[in-house]
Amino acid sequence: MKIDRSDDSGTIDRRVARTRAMLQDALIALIPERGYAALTVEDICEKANIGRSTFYTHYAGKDELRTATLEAHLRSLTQKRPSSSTEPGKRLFEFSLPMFEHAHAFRSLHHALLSSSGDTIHDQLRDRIRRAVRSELAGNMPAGIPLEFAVQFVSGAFLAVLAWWIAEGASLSVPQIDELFQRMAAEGIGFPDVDVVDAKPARR
Amino acid sequence: MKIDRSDDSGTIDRRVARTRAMLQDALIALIPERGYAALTVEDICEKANIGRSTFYTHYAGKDELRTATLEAHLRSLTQKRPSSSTEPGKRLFEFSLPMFEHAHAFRSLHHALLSSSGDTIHDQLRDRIRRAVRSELAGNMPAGIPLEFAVQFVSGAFLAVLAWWIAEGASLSVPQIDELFQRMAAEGIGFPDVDVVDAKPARR
DNA sequence: TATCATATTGGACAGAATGTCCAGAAATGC
DNA sequence: GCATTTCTGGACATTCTGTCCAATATGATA
Repeated sequence: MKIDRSDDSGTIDRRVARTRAMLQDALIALIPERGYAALTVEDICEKANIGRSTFYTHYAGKDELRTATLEAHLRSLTQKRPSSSTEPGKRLFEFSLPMFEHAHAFRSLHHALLSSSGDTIHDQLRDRIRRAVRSELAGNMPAGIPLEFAVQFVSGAFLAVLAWWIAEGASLSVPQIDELFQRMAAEGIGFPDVDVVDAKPARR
Repeated sequence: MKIDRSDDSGTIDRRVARTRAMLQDALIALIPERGYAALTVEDICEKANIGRSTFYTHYAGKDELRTATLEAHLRSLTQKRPSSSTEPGKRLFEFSLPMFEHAHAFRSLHHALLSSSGDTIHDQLRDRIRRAVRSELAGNMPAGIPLEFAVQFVSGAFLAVLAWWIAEGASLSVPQIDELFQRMAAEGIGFPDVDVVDAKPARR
């Protein structure tokens, strides 16, 4: 899979293209080794064989390089959407399969990008939520759904909902938001007009 | 609601308690203003009226203070679990309501803790996922579920699942993980033995 | 209250990393 | 080939970190 690195329309000089590619590749190579946070601009430049002063003529800092690099990778996802083999109507979401595929293809990169270093605020919260979910789910899972999968699914959904609810000023009341969450976790989206494969009858 | 700040059993000296409380309060006060990442140890000490050298006799660094502060707040959640008013059997998860309540009570803190600064790797990914989910969900939502709620729920679940799947070495194949995700998003957990209020018949 | 133990303080210090600047060297586009 | 642009490496000021110390202040205890 080719990565489209065209940042602006007028980036033609081979030297710029080469420099940016070297830096982005160096970043990608370095992240799995030592984690993003631990990297310094000098580390990246050394790996890329680029002068440190050159770095700053292209990116304002480490974060901007990361943004550009990630953007270049994700661009390929957004572009190719031929909605290939799956017949419409059978699937709820179209985005997930290409995303899973991309993540699998660039496994080590995604691993490095997504792996929580464990020392974030989110990580700390996430851990607690996960424990709570796991203890409630353990023991009685529907057949065919791995426990840990469900734990991740539910805790991820919960945290996202919680963050959104708080950020939006908590316009919904506590019982309201809780009921919504409970309902969605139990029933899912459940589009009226979508035939969900044939998993429904399996639920006895 | 009182916050339990007892870190170890033998922390009795009022000076220690006072210093740590000042530092934790300063952190909490500062995070909403400028965001956690932008804070320096000196900022926190200045706000708390604590000497910077004193800081290091209590915490190894900014992150340790954050961990302790968050831990102190979350402790109150784990402790009180009288599983109060709700009859058992009607709800899937017991953890969510207390958590929503705590988040609402400490709204500004949670807002500061959860609000993504927007400059994280996760944030960048999250944004893209959200857009994809939103565009697929918009227009045909079941009655009673706000679109944005569903967007947050699904995208949060997806990202958590994706991160877990990659971190675990992708033992499930791409079609397997995708089918699991699709099924869970569509149907939810759907415990066989749980009476989900009365929302099911509402799905025509 | 007197005394001891412990905590806090401010300042100094070295080290790491950032971001800026410049003049010379090298490569590119035309 | 020549003008233009980019790369380079070194120097520089700045910020933040983490450690150390002697002087001082405060809580614990009898």
